[in-house]
Amino acid sequence: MNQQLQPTTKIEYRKPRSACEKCSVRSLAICAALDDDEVAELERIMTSRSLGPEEMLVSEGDPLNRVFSLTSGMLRLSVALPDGRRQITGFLLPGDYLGLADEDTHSSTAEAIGPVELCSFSAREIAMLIERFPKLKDRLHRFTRAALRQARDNQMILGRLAPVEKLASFLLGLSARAEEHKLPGNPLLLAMSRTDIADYLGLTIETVSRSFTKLRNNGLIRLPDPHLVELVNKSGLQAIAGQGAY
Amino acid sequence: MNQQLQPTTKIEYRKPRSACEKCSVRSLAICAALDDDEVAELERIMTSRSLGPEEMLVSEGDPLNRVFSLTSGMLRLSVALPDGRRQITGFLLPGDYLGLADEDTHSSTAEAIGPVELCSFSAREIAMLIERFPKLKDRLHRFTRAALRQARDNQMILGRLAPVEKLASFLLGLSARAEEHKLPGNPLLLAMSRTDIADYLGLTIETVSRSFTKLRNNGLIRLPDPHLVELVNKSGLQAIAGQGAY
DNA sequence: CGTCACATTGATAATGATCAAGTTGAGTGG
DNA sequence: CCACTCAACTTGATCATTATCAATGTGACG
Repeated sequence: MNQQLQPTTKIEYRKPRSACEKCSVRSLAICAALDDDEVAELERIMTSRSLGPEEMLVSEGDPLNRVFSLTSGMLRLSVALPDGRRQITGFLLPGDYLGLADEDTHSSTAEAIGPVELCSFSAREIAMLIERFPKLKDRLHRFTRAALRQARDNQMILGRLAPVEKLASFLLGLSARAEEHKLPGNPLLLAMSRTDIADYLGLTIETVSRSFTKLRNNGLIRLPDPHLVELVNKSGLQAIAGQGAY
Repeated sequence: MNQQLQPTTKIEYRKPRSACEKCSVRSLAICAALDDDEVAELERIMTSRSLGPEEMLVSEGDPLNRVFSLTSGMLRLSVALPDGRRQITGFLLPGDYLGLADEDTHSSTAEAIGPVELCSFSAREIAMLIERFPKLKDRLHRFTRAALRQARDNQMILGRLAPVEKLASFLLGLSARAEEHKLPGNPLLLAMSRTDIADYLGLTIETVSRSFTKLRNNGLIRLPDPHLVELVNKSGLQAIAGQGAY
């Protein structure tokens, strides 16, 4: 009965041939388009990289030499005006890809929020691999379409929602996305600062803070500490965010 | 010397085999990916369609049965909240494609601004053609990436610019895009209403109107009539829009 | 010429930004 | 272990900006 006594030719506890096979975002990231044999090809051109908190990965306007797939932690994408005003255009979660929008230069700055692990690829080499594996190309384009839909949702949030509505929408969106990425979505951990949230929602930190307080006072969320939000009343939040109740 | 006397077997004034070949956006639209023989395939599955002013083409949430390529006129893309607030996420010009972001439903409402001519395709049929012609797929994805970059620029505009800055940015952007699409970019014809501009920039019509007045009083634009703008001082506009002078 | 929609302009009000304290908690050194 | 410091967040008071409300223009069309 003991399986370990069976012939060794039979694969029982197959050892992963690669780090990719046991990667926590194997089923989420672009590599999910490839089977284990094919992913070995991807791994040959991949290098791992770590970033410390607040470390910059790429800067707006940099030539598109490398692209990245996030495996752990969170990145913020932002663009800045000459006078220092900043707009955060998105937060990347594990499994997300950096470089979707770009043609030959990076269109946003990418910085780590907390410690980050990622896979790094030469843009040239991955372009070649994309041509070899149409499934990979299709997956990247699916990612790009999703990013476009998200960016358009953000336009509504930025242009037409009041501060509390913006915040409710942000919390619901991040929670949903966290769950899609196999991270806890309800007590929701906010890795980013109030300043980041403000620059994402087009507000000041004070207004963000006051909006948190309003949501808490209305019993919609709990805030055990500033970086942990419990979404107590999701449908109430959705109503405020302008999603539900059509 | 008279060319008309030459043998008729020789092609001189080659008659276009298709309407596509003489189309004014032949070199701009998705069909630019295909040569004249290949575009005939596209034409076989294409139907023409006209829209009158303010006519709705698709509504948010509609199943993605058909996709479109704009040949003449302008479309606005918008999303709406239950209470009627509206955000315009983009304006489509001749050569632009409708359906880039969408997976199985339309994510925005599309309406004609003035008279519109477009090519209409079954989403299923064009998907098949896209698989047959990789060049076509690549072009669509290039379009999608460009739309993503534009949507992210819009996030900065909506989140961080003051009203005059928004308007300056809008005018410069539309002018540049008009020129890319072989339309006059400097006296610039604004097909859309002040309401549309307001819903694009996240403002009210009054604020849009006052911002026009400010730009005019500063000598940056002339406004022979409300729908015709002359960009008198482009670099001045760029400075206001937060683009130039880094 | 009258009507109507759209745009502009003006007056007022509300919202969110700015300015200014406090509060909290993590990290440091006495 | 307990002040001290510092950064991040919250809260409060005031101010500026933009939305709202209200006329007033203006041009297209009947």
